[in-house]
Amino acid sequence: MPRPSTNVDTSRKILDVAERLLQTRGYNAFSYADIAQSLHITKASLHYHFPTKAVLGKRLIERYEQSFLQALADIDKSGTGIDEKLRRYVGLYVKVLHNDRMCLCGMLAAEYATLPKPMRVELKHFFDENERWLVATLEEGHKTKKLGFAGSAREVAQLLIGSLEGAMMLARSYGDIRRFEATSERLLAGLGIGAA
Amino acid sequence: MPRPSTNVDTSRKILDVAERLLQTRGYNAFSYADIAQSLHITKASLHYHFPTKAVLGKRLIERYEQSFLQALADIDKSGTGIDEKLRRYVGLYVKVLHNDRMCLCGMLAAEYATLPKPMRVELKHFFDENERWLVATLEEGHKTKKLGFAGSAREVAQLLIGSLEGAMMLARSYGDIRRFEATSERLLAGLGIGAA
DNA sequence: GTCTATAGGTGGATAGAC
DNA sequence: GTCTATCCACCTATAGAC
Repeated sequence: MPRPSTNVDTSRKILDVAERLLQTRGYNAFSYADIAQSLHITKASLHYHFPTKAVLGKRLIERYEQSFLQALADIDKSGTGIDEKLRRYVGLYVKVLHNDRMCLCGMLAAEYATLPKPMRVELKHFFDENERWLVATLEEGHKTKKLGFAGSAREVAQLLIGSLEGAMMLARSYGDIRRFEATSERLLAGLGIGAA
Repeated sequence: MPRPSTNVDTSRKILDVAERLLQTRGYNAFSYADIAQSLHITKASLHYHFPTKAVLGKRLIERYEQSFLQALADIDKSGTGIDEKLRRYVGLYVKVLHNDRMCLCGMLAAEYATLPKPMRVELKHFFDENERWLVATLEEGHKTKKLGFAGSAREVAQLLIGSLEGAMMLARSYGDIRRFEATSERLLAGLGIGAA
């Protein structure tokens, strides 16, 4: 049986460690040395799996987006009501905070001006797809009178994404997840969704 | 006439350049070399004015807070209505975006985990004072029936700060100030404040 | 695939002349 | 106050042996 040309298990471990470092410290504040130390391998080995840090960064965004979109698809498949879908959407952010992390893409948005172009492109793609799901969900809720909001679903979606990312950043600085929950509940209440 | 022991003008220029770099690239993505090049002086000279980067960073937050609180005091002195006060508050953020920058403290909030403790303390102080002004303004508006919101003014204030910082980050990534304006108008509308 | 060794650059910071 | 010169730690990345 042919085996893959690279050890996918090691590549995955590298991505896992790098993801944690990126979400806790930011792209400009972690190094190959940090990853190497954590995995007890050398920096040179890392370059075999990911030739440059920019490639590693791009791969991290792709994987994060894939996992996030899968979670959104799972929410859709669950077939629950619109209000429950949005509560689960917010729950995805809460889970990240409970892991003592910031959203990977929210972190990168702050560092945007310093990122290599391939990462910028991938980053916008994440937010665009995130927005797409929200718009579809919001529009469905609006048509079926389950949600109440004025104006375009797109604007509401952008408000939600920005507000949740910002609330996350502040909550993390204060080490206070409740702060995030209070804000997110208030945002949902603004759409006519009561507490769970 | 006695002169100050250090050239305050040079110190101010250093702070100005460092502030721009911090607001555009982040604390971990600018160096003394960057400042030195921009001012045509050497790195060694910078260390005379600000012995360490941590000291420089703390000073930047202090100065930014001072200027921000002055702007809030000016809004209070203007004696306009609550709705106009909040529109001017949002206007402070818009002005930063028009300068192609991120809020200095929003940027640092993302990098929080990597900051030296004195900077962390100063950073929280900024957000606490920011919140204090908002709470006072919101409560006055609530008492006089100019604003409509349920629950604690503190929670509303925290929602506003987090949401505006997050919207700013996203708007900057997309190079789209209108995106920020749409979100902020929507936030104000949620308090019962119509368009200007 | 992982290692040793190293290149070539940049980081913040200091000593000491002027 | 500003300079030259320098230190040492760290960075990303590569060459080449195993």
